[in-house]
Amino acid sequence: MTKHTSARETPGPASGSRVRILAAATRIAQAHGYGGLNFRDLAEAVGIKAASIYHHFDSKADLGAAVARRYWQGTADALEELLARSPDSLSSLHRYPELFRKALESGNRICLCSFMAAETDDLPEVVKAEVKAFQDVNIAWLSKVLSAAAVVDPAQSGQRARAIFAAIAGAQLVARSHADIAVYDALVDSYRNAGLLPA
Amino acid sequence: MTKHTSARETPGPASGSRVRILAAATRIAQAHGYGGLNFRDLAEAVGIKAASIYHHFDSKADLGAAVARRYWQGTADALEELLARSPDSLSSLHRYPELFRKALESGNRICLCSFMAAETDDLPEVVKAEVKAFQDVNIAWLSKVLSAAAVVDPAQSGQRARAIFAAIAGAQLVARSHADIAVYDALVDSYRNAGLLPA
DNA sequence: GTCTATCTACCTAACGATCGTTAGGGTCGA
DNA sequence: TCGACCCTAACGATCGTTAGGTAGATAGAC
Repeated sequence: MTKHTSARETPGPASGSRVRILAAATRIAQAHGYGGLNFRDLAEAVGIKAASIYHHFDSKADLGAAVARRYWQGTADALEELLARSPDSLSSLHRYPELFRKALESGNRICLCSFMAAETDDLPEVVKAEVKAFQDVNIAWLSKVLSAAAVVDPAQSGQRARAIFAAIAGAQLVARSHADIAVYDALVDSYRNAGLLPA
Repeated sequence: MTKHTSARETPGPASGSRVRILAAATRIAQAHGYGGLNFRDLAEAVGIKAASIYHHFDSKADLGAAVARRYWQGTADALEELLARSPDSLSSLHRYPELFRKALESGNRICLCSFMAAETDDLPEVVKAEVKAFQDVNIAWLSKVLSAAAVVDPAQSGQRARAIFAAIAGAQLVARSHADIAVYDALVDSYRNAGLLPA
């Protein structure tokens, strides 16, 4: 059994086209942001024409929200799987940075929602809500795992979770600007040496 | 004596208009990025017409580079001043997060170069160079201060400097998406509690 | 079995808005 | 008179979006 498909919440056909559009849009938005995502380039990446996207999504805002929703749902699944596959909480926490490393591995991209967080002012409300959901998923997971691993006092696990999330996002950003994944690894190491992440 | 004006490196008139354009462009780019910065909105903010900007800058790339250059020079000046005004290295390090807090105070903006770092793929080469200079300025200052304050082993001060810089950038990003400056303060506190920043 | 109606998934073509940019002209102080 | 400074007007490109049409699969009626 591989990753289960999350229930769709938006109307529309369940064809593979929709998923292919979402996947391509995700990759583009991870490199160019919501503002840098345009229908013509996206359509070309999928192998269709720009107007055809409207058969699957009502508008760019609708597409953006669907992309961000699929993104945090995929992350939620990956976090669950990480927890299930790890021998204990501490080792799953240790592997948390790997999830964000993947974006950098894939063409020096960053987390979709980090980019979108920067674009907050220009984001439709529906998209902003999904970006927030992504943060909530990450912080809730980190908070739970930090408590379980007894890394910090349970009363402070929420704050520490936020700090780890923010620091990882920043590391990704800096590493991207250097186009060097080694910078990311070094930053994660530094976080461990400094005590932000358990060694 | 207030802040000295850094020597300009680009040709053009030395009028106040140029500075006013740069200041307005900085504010816009801190909220909407390089891609979200456009000549018509910028001109309106300054009180002139879009075409008039070309009397001061050759192109958008030239403008963007000038904006980023002015930004890191201003930061370099502020860091120098911070060091001069502080009783010791440790207290100037303690006040470092205040510099990045200012952007959030000013209309929930973020560091210009954090936004631009996300936009790396769509940035002209001249702009990218100035963004890198901003990082270098910050990391060099932090590294120097960390060594002087004996917070970390001098051999590791560069790495720790990078980690602090990245973490602060991430905190700013997360705080902005919440449109809540208290989130930033809480994150900085967490960094101190965790040991990333000296308590 | 075949005709017909419907639906999915895509297309071409174009709309109005907005983008960076340019040409060319006016105004005013040195 | 000349250059600094700003203007109007427009260029071609690109943006999200819409109208309207076509090929193929499907399903129900006869």
